[in-house]
Amino acid sequence: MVDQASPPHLFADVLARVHAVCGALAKEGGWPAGIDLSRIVVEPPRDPSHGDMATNAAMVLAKEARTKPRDLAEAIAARLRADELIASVDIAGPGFINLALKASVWSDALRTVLRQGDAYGRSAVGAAEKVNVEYVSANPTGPMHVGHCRGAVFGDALASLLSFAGYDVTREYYINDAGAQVDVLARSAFLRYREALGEHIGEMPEGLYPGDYLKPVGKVLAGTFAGTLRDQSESEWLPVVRLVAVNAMMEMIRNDLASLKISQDCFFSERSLIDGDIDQVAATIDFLRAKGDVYEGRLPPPKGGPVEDYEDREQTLFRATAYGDDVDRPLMKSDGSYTYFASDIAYHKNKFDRGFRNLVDVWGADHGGYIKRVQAAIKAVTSGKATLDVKIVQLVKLLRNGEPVKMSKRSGDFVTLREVVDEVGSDAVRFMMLFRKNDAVLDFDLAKVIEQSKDNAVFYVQYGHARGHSVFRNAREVIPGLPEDAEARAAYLADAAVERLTDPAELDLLRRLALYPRMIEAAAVAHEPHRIAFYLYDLASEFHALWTRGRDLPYLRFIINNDADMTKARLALVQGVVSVLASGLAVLGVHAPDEMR
RNA sequence: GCGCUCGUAGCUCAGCUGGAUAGAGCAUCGGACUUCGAAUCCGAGGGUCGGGAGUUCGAAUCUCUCCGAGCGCGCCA
Repeated sequence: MVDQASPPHLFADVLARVHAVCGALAKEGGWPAGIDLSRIVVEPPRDPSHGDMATNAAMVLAKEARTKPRDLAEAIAARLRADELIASVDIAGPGFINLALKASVWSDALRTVLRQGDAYGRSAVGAAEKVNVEYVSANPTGPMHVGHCRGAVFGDALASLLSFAGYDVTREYYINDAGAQVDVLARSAFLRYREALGEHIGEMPEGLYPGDYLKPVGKVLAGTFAGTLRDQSESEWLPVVRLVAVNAMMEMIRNDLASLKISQDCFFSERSLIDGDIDQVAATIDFLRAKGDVYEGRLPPPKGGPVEDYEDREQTLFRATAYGDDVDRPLMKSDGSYTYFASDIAYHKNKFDRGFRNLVDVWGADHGGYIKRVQAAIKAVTSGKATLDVKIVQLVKLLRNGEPVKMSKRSGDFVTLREVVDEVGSDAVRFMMLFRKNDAVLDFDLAKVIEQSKDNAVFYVQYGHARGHSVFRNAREVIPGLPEDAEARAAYLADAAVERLTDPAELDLLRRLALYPRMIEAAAVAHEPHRIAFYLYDLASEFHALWTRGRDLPYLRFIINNDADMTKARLALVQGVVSVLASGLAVLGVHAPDEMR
């Protein structure tokens, strides 16, 4: 993993060769200078009968080179035929160039998997650039509920993916500890404090947080302050109680996250923006005002129906419309405090000032309408030097055997994240949250995800990994020296006669393994960790298929009793599958078990 | 009314950022256990990619326009 931080992969290699050929042709053929090669792709053809790889080079370049695609394809093909990796070249359709690679390429690809071990699939596309991924950021007013699961898992997996792809990633949590809601929290905790001192408080008043989880906070307050807070005015005790309560809530949230194997690097307090040496929100507003992006003005009334206490007044506005938003946005509330948006601008500016140019925020679906204004603000505040990609995670519909799980609206009675994790386990939650595009709604069936059957994708993939290990266990009869340790085993198998793997099902698997680094890069660039989950599902599927073929065709079994060399070659393939499954599952944060028991 | 997201097989969803005859799983039907774990696999049927127009060698993918669903629309975060 040390000296192989950026192993080139097969597709990148072939693409480089195609680029070289086109570059040479450009020079000789007198194509326009600076012709754009970036649109050339090398990809696996949809139909395997078209060969191992296909490139669109001729079609993409034909216009600029002032040639017919087919003629250009001929010229490119002629040169590619001389390439050491390429067995044959065909031209098809409007100008596709189909490449069949030499068999040795696939054997080498498998050896690469085995030699690189954990590093296989790692990429340098990130070029060690700093990326800030902000996710969860749930209000510190109570335990996390199921609704938070998806964003949490998505953000965490995306961060791991980016890290695996060579970015320098910071996982961040924005603590909303400055708004009105944490004051409500503090008042609720204060009641629990009085209760802990022996007062009878009765039902929690409407508008406060009724959950039992604040009782321990009340006890802590009573233990620390005895009766002293009770005699103070609210303006005195509130900041004290708030701090204790928020810290207690964050402790709870951290524990909830830990149950999903999530830990973040940076917990950033909203309050610290205004409580520090300088008021960063004020500074940011001044900064924008100096640029002419902040002014005093009036807004038209909201369109979504009558707003209760709407009053037409002059207010401090950010000129969001100058940066692509629909209306200008207020920065100050009528009571003189900052709007959430104002803090948020300062917060994102703070990220920029900490050196981040690539920002990713993971938000829930209900925040979709907020994207434009934040992007506008970031444009203004960083002069367009930073980019923010907002990933919206859609709702999760919680089901049990197809029936919706009832969630009472009465607060304090929701389904917590912890309950779900305790019931089905972290692996099931994580995998299923990622087995879908982030912007599509997701059904999560508590009964189905712990089923041990192929209907359950988590199980299916994990079973693939376990099945590979089962093969290793049995193989020791034929190959007694097969090491137990994964790394040692991979090294041991790396010199197997893998060119003996020639069955179509085996070659499919080799091709799939060779695709892994390319998939990782594409998923990282697109910020789409779900691609890994689907890839792993496909890989497991092909592995299960090959396994079963050995039942009808004994010569295809992994373990051949009288042929240690072939057994070793097959085990090398199994090892390749097992390593890649383990690698992909690790990026997703899902355990790769050696057996399923 | 405006904005964002989505619409792909009966159901749940992929579709590698514009590529070739649009793919899986479930369900339905038909097959395979004397096995390295059948906790699995093989096969069949099933599609106007919501409708229409445009962009070009080429569109599920990009643009426009309708239809439908979800979310949001000063001083909540």
